[in-house]
Amino acid sequence: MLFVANMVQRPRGTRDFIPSVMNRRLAFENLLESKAISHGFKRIQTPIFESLDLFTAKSGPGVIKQLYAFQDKSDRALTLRPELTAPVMRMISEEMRSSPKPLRLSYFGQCFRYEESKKGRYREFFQYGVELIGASGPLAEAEVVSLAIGMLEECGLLDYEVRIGHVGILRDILTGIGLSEQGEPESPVAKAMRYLDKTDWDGLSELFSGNNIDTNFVEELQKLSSLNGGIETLESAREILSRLEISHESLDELASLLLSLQHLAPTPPSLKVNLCVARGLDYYTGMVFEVNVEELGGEGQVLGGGSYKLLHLFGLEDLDPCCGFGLGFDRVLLALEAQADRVGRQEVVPGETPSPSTLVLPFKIESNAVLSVVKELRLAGKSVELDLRGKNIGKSLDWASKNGFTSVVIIGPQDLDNNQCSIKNLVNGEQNTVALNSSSIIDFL
RNA sequence: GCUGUGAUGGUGUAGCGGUUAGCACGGUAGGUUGUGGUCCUGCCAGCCCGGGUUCAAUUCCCGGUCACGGCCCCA
Repeated sequence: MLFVANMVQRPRGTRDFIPSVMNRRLAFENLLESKAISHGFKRIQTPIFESLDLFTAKSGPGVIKQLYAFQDKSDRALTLRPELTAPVMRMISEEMRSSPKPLRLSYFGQCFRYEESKKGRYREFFQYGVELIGASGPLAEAEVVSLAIGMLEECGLLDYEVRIGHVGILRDILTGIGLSEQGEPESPVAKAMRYLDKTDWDGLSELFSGNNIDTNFVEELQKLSSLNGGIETLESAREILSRLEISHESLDELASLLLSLQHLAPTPPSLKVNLCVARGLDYYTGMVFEVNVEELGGEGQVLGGGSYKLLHLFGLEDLDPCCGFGLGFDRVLLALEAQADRVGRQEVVPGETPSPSTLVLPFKIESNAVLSVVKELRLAGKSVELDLRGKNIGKSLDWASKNGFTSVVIIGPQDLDNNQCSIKNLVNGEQNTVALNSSSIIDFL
C-alpha cells in the first residue's frame, strides 16, 4: 500500500458526505429551491474564489485573517469566498446592469472561513440565500422575510424564533442625541450599536460620556431594548421616540412591514420585535432580522438578513438599498436532526425518503436475456439496478433489503421458459408472477 | 484568540505497564442448486501521529492532529 490508512485526513473543519447523508442534503436543497421558485427567485451561481479586494472592500482589511486567501501563479490576490452577498453584488454590476429590475436572485453554495471549527461551525459551510435587488421598502422586505419564514415552515423546523428590528431607528436615535457617524476604524454610532446588540450598558454609558453625551439617554435605550414582543411593542417604542424627539419614519416602515408579513407569511412559532438587533454589520441600513433555534446552543443562529447598501461600492447606488438573507444550510439541518430525534420523527427533511427502486435479479440464466427489459424500465423512468453479484436468491434478497430496494424482479431458468418473472415487493412481502416484458413489470412496481 | 474533555477495526464499545487486545454491528465467503428482514461457521479489519519514562507503552508523561463542549468572535 502506498498510503497507510489515516496518513492523509480531510482538512479540519471540512466534511465528507456519504450517499445516505447526501440524500438528505439534496432533499433539503430541493425543498429550499422549490420554495424560492414559488416566490419568483431565480437561481444563480458565482465562482468559488474571488479577488481578495471584493471582500476587503465590503468588510475592511480586518477580514483577511478569517479568509482562505492565496496568490495564484500570476500573483493575483485571491480568496475562497467567505460569504455570498458580495459576489452576488459583484455579479450584478458585471452582468446584470441592464436587466429589468427588480431582480429576485437565489443562490446555494459553499463558503470558507478560517476560524475554530466546532459543531455548527465549519471551515467549509453551505449557505442558501436570496437577494431582492432594485426594489426597497416595507413591501419588498415583507417579500423577503416571508420567503425565509416559508422555507423554515416547509422544512418542518420547530420552536424557532424570528427577531425583527430596524437599524434605521437605532441610527436615528444615536445621531439624534449627538453621536457621530464619522470615525475610523469604527464610528461612535457603530460602536454604540455593537454595545446595544450585546446589551452592554456599561460600555454604552462609557461611550456616551466619552463623547459628551448625557448618560441619561442610556436609560431610554434600555427601555427600548427591553421591548420584546409582537407588533404591539411598536406603540411603546413610539412613545420613547417621541420623548427623544426622534422621527417616526423608520418605525412606521417597520410597522408597515409587520402588517404585510401577517398577510403574506405563515405564522412562525415566535416572532418578536427587537429594536436592538443590530447584526453587527455596518452596511445594514434598514430592517434586520435573524432566526434562532434553541437546540444549537451557542451556534443557534440559523438565518439572518435585512436591508443593506452595498451596490454603491460598484457604482450602482441607485439600486440601494437591497434586501436579502442567508440561511445556514448546515445549521438548519443540525436543528432538524436534533428535533426529529427529540420528537421521534422518522423523516428529518420532508421528502427525503428515496423513491422506489428495483433490483433485477437474473438467476442462473444468461443475463443478456433480460438486459433489454432493464433498458426499457430505465427509459420508462424507473430506478433499476442490475444485480452484479450472482449469489443465490436468499442472499440476494437480503442484500436488496439492506440496500433499500423496494422490489426485486427475479428471472430464473423456468421463468425464461415460460416468458415470465417473479416480482417481489420487499416492503410488504407480496409476490406476483407476471409476463417478462417491461410494460407488464411496470404495472407491479 | 482563550479554555475544558476526549481519541481502541468502517461504526459502537470492553480492557490492560507484559493479553493470541475481547464483544456487537458491519463487510466478505460458505452452510441450502428458486425466496430476505432468522440461524450457524470461516475470514476481513483496530490501540490517532511524533517524542519521552521503562527491561517492556495501546496503557504513564509531553507535543501535534482531529473531534466534542464553554467563553471571545462571527463580513
